[in-house]
Amino acid sequence: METEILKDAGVPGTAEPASGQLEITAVLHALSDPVRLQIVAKLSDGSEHTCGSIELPVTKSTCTHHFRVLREAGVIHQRQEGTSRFNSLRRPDLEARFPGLLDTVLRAAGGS
Amino acid sequence: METEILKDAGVPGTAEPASGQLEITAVLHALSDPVRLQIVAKLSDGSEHTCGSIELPVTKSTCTHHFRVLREAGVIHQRQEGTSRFNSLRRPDLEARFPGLLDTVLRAAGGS
DNA sequence: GCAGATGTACGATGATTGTCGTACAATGAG
DNA sequence: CTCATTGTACGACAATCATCGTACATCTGC
Repeated sequence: METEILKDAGVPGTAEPASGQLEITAVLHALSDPVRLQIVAKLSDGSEHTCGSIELPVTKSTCTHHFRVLREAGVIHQRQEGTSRFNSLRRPDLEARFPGLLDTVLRAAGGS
Repeated sequence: METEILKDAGVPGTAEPASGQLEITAVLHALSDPVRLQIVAKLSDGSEHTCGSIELPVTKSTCTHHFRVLREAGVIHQRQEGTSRFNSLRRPDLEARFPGLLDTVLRAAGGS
Protein backbone atom coordinates (compact mmCIF):
# COMPACT_ATOMS: atom_id res chain seq x y z
CA MET A 1 0.00 0.00 0.00
CA GLU A 2 3.01 2.25 0.38
CA THR A 3 4.76 1.98 -2.96
CA GLU A 4 2.22 2.54 -5.69
CA ILE A 5 3.66 2.91 -9.15
CA LEU A 6 0.94 4.35 -11.33
CA LYS A 7 1.07 4.36 -15.08
CA ASP A 8 0.16 7.75 -16.52
CA ALA A 9 -2.89 7.64 -18.70
CA GLY A 10 -2.72 10.98 -20.48
CA VAL A 11 -5.73 12.41 -18.74
CA PRO A 12 -4.67 13.70 -15.30
CA GLY A 13 -6.12 11.84 -12.36
CA THR A 14 -6.63 8.58 -14.17
CA ALA A 15 -3.26 6.89 -13.65
CA GLU A 16 -3.50 3.20 -12.88
CA PRO A 17 -1.08 0.32 -12.27
CA ALA A 18 -0.01 -1.77 -15.24
CA SER A 19 -1.73 -5.12 -15.51
CA GLY A 20 1.40 -6.99 -14.53
CA GLN A 21 1.82 -4.94 -11.41
CA LEU A 22 -1.49 -5.46 -9.68
CA GLU A 23 -0.95 -6.33 -6.04
CA ILE A 24 -3.20 -8.84 -4.40
CA THR A 25 -3.18 -7.01 -1.07
CA ALA A 26 -4.17 -3.74 -2.72
CA VAL A 27 -6.94 -5.43 -4.69
CA LEU A 28 -8.31 -7.25 -1.64
CA HIS A 29 -8.21 -4.08 0.37
CA ALA A 30 -10.03 -2.21 -2.38
CA LEU A 31 -12.72 -4.88 -2.39
CA SER A 32 -13.06 -5.01 1.40
CA ASP A 33 -15.28 -1.93 1.62
CA PRO A 34 -19.05 -2.34 1.26
CA VAL A 35 -19.49 0.76 -0.86
CA ARG A 36 -16.70 -0.22 -3.22
CA LEU A 37 -17.98 -3.75 -3.43
CA GLN A 38 -21.34 -2.30 -4.42
CA ILE A 39 -19.66 -0.26 -7.14
CA VAL A 40 -17.77 -3.26 -8.47
CA ALA A 41 -20.92 -5.35 -8.47
CA LYS A 42 -22.64 -2.69 -10.53
CA LEU A 43 -19.81 -2.63 -13.04
CA SER A 44 -19.54 -6.40 -13.17
CA ASP A 45 -21.87 -6.75 -16.15
CA GLY A 46 -19.35 -4.92 -18.30
CA SER A 47 -21.24 -1.66 -18.31
CA GLU A 48 -19.67 1.74 -17.84
CA HIS A 49 -20.85 3.98 -15.06
CA THR A 50 -20.17 7.52 -13.94
CA CYS A 51 -20.00 8.66 -10.35
CA GLY A 52 -23.54 9.95 -10.61
CA SER A 53 -25.11 7.00 -12.38
CA ILE A 54 -24.77 4.70 -9.38
CA GLU A 55 -26.92 5.25 -6.37
CA LEU A 56 -24.67 5.22 -3.35
CA PRO A 57 -25.22 6.10 0.31
CA VAL A 58 -22.35 8.59 0.28
CA THR A 59 -21.67 12.09 -0.97
CA LYS A 60 -19.96 13.07 -4.20
CA SER A 61 -16.56 13.57 -2.56
CA THR A 62 -16.65 10.17 -0.94
CA CYS A 63 -17.69 8.66 -4.23
CA THR A 64 -14.66 10.23 -5.90
CA HIS A 65 -12.50 8.82 -3.15
CA HIS A 66 -13.78 5.27 -3.58
CA PHE A 67 -13.36 5.37 -7.33
CA ARG A 68 -9.79 6.52 -6.86
CA VAL A 69 -9.03 3.68 -4.45
CA LEU A 70 -10.44 1.20 -6.96
CA ARG A 71 -8.47 2.74 -9.79
CA GLU A 72 -5.18 2.87 -7.89
CA ALA A 73 -5.59 -0.76 -6.93
CA GLY A 74 -6.10 -1.57 -10.60
CA VAL A 75 -9.66 -2.77 -10.25
CA ILE A 76 -11.27 -0.21 -12.53
CA HIS A 77 -10.34 1.98 -15.47
CA GLN A 78 -11.44 5.58 -15.79
CA ARG A 79 -12.15 7.25 -19.09
CA GLN A 80 -12.80 10.95 -19.38
CA GLU A 81 -15.49 12.24 -21.72
CA GLY A 82 -16.46 15.85 -21.32
CA THR A 83 -17.15 16.45 -17.66
CA SER A 84 -18.10 12.86 -17.13
CA ARG A 85 -15.72 10.15 -16.05
CA PHE A 86 -16.75 6.69 -17.14
CA ASN A 87 -15.66 3.80 -14.97
CA SER A 88 -15.31 0.22 -16.10
CA LEU A 89 -14.01 -2.97 -14.59
CA ARG A 90 -10.54 -4.11 -15.68
CA ARG A 91 -11.80 -7.62 -15.90
CA PRO A 92 -9.29 -9.01 -18.43
CA ASP A 93 -6.30 -7.66 -16.51
CA LEU A 94 -7.64 -8.94 -13.20
CA GLU A 95 -8.46 -12.30 -14.73
CA ALA A 96 -4.98 -12.60 -16.22
CA ARG A 97 -3.22 -11.82 -12.97
CA PHE A 98 -5.62 -13.29 -10.39
CA PRO A 99 -7.67 -15.92 -12.21
CA GLY A 100 -11.15 -16.40 -10.83
CA LEU A 101 -10.72 -13.89 -8.04
CA LEU A 102 -13.20 -11.30 -9.21
CA ASP A 103 -15.93 -13.83 -9.93
CA THR A 104 -15.59 -15.61 -6.61
CA VAL A 105 -15.64 -12.33 -4.70
CA LEU A 106 -18.65 -11.11 -6.63
CA ARG A 107 -20.45 -14.39 -6.08
CA ALA A 108 -19.62 -14.22 -2.39
CA ALA A 109 -20.82 -10.63 -2.17
CA GLY A 110 -23.92 -11.24 -4.21
CA GLY A 111 -25.21 -14.11 -2.12
CA SER A 112 -25.08 -12.05 1.02
CA MET B 1 -16.59 -4.38 10.80
CA GLU B 2 -18.85 -2.62 13.25
CA THR B 3 -21.27 -5.35 14.33
CA GLU B 4 -19.29 -8.44 15.13
CA ILE B 5 -21.25 -11.18 16.78
CA LEU B 6 -18.79 -13.67 18.14
CA LYS B 7 -19.73 -17.13 19.22
CA ASP B 8 -18.21 -18.06 22.55
CA ALA B 9 -15.90 -21.02 22.36
CA GLY B 10 -15.47 -21.94 26.00
CA VAL B 11 -11.85 -20.89 26.16
CA PRO B 12 -11.69 -17.10 26.65
CA GLY B 13 -10.22 -15.16 23.79
CA THR B 14 -11.15 -17.64 21.12
CA ALA B 15 -14.65 -16.52 20.19
CA GLU B 16 -15.35 -16.61 16.47
CA PRO B 17 -18.32 -15.91 14.18
CA ALA B 18 -20.62 -18.78 13.30
CA SER B 19 -20.11 -20.22 9.84
CA GLY B 20 -23.34 -18.74 8.57
CA GLN B 21 -22.37 -15.30 9.71
CA LEU B 22 -19.08 -14.77 7.98
CA GLU B 23 -18.99 -11.37 6.29
CA ILE B 24 -17.30 -11.03 2.97
CA THR B 25 -16.00 -7.55 3.75
CA ALA B 26 -14.46 -8.72 7.01
CA VAL B 27 -12.87 -11.73 5.35
CA LEU B 28 -11.46 -9.65 2.50
CA HIS B 29 -10.12 -7.10 4.92
CA ALA B 30 -8.50 -9.84 6.99
CA LEU B 31 -6.84 -11.19 3.87
CA SER B 32 -5.69 -7.80 2.62
CA ASP B 33 -2.67 -7.61 4.90
CA PRO B 34 0.64 -9.14 3.76
CA VAL B 35 1.47 -10.62 7.15
CA ARG B 36 -1.95 -12.20 7.54
CA LEU B 37 -1.85 -13.50 4.00
CA GLN B 38 1.46 -15.12 4.85
CA ILE B 39 -0.13 -16.74 7.89
CA VAL B 40 -3.08 -18.04 5.90
CA ALA B 41 -0.78 -19.40 3.22
CA LYS B 42 1.14 -21.28 5.89
CA LEU B 43 -2.05 -22.78 7.29
CA SER B 44 -3.45 -23.60 3.88
CA ASP B 45 -2.08 -27.12 3.82
CA GLY B 46 -4.35 -28.00 6.72
CA SER B 47 -1.63 -27.91 9.33
CA GLU B 48 -1.94 -26.31 12.72
CA HIS B 49 0.45 -23.62 13.77
CA THR B 50 1.13 -21.67 16.92
CA CYS B 51 2.13 -18.02 17.04
CA GLY B 52 5.75 -19.04 17.48
CA SER B 53 5.89 -21.76 14.85
CA ILE B 54 5.57 -19.33 11.95
CA GLU B 55 8.43 -17.04 11.12
CA LEU B 56 7.01 -13.56 10.78
CA PRO B 57 8.63 -10.14 10.47
CA VAL B 58 6.71 -8.79 13.46
CA THR B 59 6.85 -9.06 17.23
CA LYS B 60 4.81 -11.37 19.44
CA SER B 61 2.21 -8.72 20.24
CA THR B 62 1.63 -7.92 16.60
CA CYS B 63 1.39 -11.61 15.87
CA THR B 64 -1.32 -11.96 18.49
CA HIS B 65 -3.14 -9.03 16.90
CA HIS B 66 -3.09 -10.56 13.42
CA PHE B 67 -4.32 -13.91 14.65
CA ARG B 68 -7.16 -12.18 16.43
CA VAL B 69 -8.17 -10.29 13.29
CA LEU B 70 -8.18 -13.54 11.35
CA ARG B 71 -10.19 -15.30 14.03
CA GLU B 72 -12.77 -12.53 14.39
CA ALA B 73 -13.25 -12.48 10.64
CA GLY B 74 -13.86 -16.22 10.78
CA VAL B 75 -10.85 -17.20 8.73
CA ILE B 76 -9.11 -19.27 11.39
CA HIS B 77 -9.99 -21.29 14.46
CA GLN B 78 -7.97 -21.19 17.65
CA ARG B 79 -7.55 -24.16 19.94
CA GLN B 80 -5.91 -23.87 23.33
CA GLU B 81 -3.57 -26.58 24.54
CA GLY B 82 -1.49 -25.79 27.58
CA THR B 83 0.16 -22.45 27.01
CA SER B 84 0.08 -22.92 23.28
CA ARG B 85 -2.69 -21.78 21.00
CA PHE B 86 -3.01 -23.79 17.83
CA ASN B 87 -4.39 -22.04 14.78
CA SER B 88 -6.04 -23.70 11.83
CA LEU B 89 -7.86 -22.57 8.75
CA ARG B 90 -11.67 -22.78 8.79
CA ARG B 91 -11.61 -24.07 5.27
CA PRO B 92 -14.94 -25.97 5.27
CA ASP B 93 -16.85 -23.01 6.69
CA LEU B 94 -15.23 -20.59 4.27
CA GLU B 95 -15.85 -22.93 1.38
CA ALA B 96 -19.49 -23.35 2.32
CA ARG B 97 -20.13 -19.64 2.56
CA PHE B 98 -17.78 -18.25 -0.09
CA PRO B 99 -17.08 -21.08 -2.52
CA GLY B 100 -13.69 -20.92 -4.17
CA LEU B 101 -12.69 -17.69 -2.50
CA LEU B 102 -9.89 -18.99 -0.33
CA ASP B 103 -8.29 -20.99 -3.11
CA THR B 104 -8.36 -18.16 -5.62
CA VAL B 105 -6.91 -15.73 -3.11
CA LEU B 106 -4.20 -18.20 -2.13
CA ARG B 107 -3.37 -18.89 -5.73
CA ALA B 108 -3.23 -15.17 -6.43
CA ALA B 109 -1.00 -14.59 -3.42
CA GLY B 110 1.20 -17.54 -4.13
CA GLY B 111 2.04 -16.56 -7.68
CA SER B 112 3.24 -13.16 -6.61
C1' DG C 1 8.72 -23.44 44.48
C1' DC C 2 11.29 -21.46 40.66
C1' DA C 3 12.58 -20.48 36.05
C1' DG C 4 11.58 -20.66 31.25
C1' DA C 5 8.33 -20.62 27.48
C1' DT C 6 4.13 -19.15 25.26
C1' DG C 7 0.97 -15.98 24.44
C1' DT C 8 -2.44 -12.12 25.99
C1' DA C 9 -3.63 -7.45 27.80
C1' DC C 10 -2.95 -2.85 27.81
C1' DG C 11 -1.35 1.50 26.46
C1' DA C 12 1.03 4.34 23.12
C1' DT C 13 2.00 6.03 18.59
C1' DG C 14 2.09 7.24 13.90
C1' DA C 15 -0.27 6.11 9.60
C1' DT C 16 -4.23 5.22 7.01
C1' DT C 17 -9.08 5.37 6.25
C1' DG C 18 -14.00 6.75 5.36
C1' DT C 19 -16.65 10.51 5.63
C1' DC C 20 -18.02 15.17 4.82
C1' DG C 21 -18.31 20.27 3.31
C1' DT C 22 -16.75 23.85 0.62
C1' DA C 23 -14.46 25.59 -3.17
C1' DC C 24 -12.96 25.12 -7.74
C1' DA C 25 -12.21 23.56 -12.69
C1' DA C 26 -14.16 21.94 -17.01
C1' DT C 27 -17.71 21.04 -20.15
C1' DG C 28 -22.30 21.52 -22.30
C1' DA C 29 -27.00 23.86 -22.93
C1' DG C 30 -29.62 27.94 -23.32
C1' DC D 1 -21.91 34.87 -21.98
C1' DT D 2 -24.29 32.61 -18.29
C1' DC D 3 -25.75 28.94 -15.81
C1' DA D 4 -26.26 24.22 -14.56
C1' DT D 5 -23.93 19.76 -14.38
C1' DT D 6 -20.16 16.72 -13.24
C1' DG D 7 -16.58 15.65 -10.82
C1' DT D 8 -11.95 16.86 -8.37
C1' DA D 9 -9.03 19.15 -4.81
C1' DC D 10 -8.27 20.27 -0.38
C1' DG D 11 -8.81 20.42 4.36
C1' DA D 12 -10.93 18.54 8.46
C1' DC D 13 -12.28 15.01 11.56
C1' DA D 14 -13.20 10.83 14.04
C1' DA D 15 -12.24 6.04 13.67
C1' DT D 16 -9.52 2.24 12.70
C1' DC D 17 -5.14 0.01 12.02
C1' DA D 18 -0.41 -2.03 12.31
C1' DT D 19 3.19 -1.82 15.14
C1' DC D 20 5.72 -1.93 19.37
C1' DG D 21 7.18 -2.40 24.47
C1' DT D 22 6.16 -3.71 28.93
C1' DA D 23 3.70 -6.20 32.12
C1' DC D 24 1.11 -10.12 33.32
C1' DA D 25 -1.06 -14.80 33.29
C1' DT D 26 -0.63 -19.71 32.52
C1' DC D 27 1.52 -23.91 31.89
C1' DT D 28 5.75 -27.16 31.97
C1' DG D 29 10.08 -29.03 33.66
C1' DC D 30 13.48 -29.03 37.01
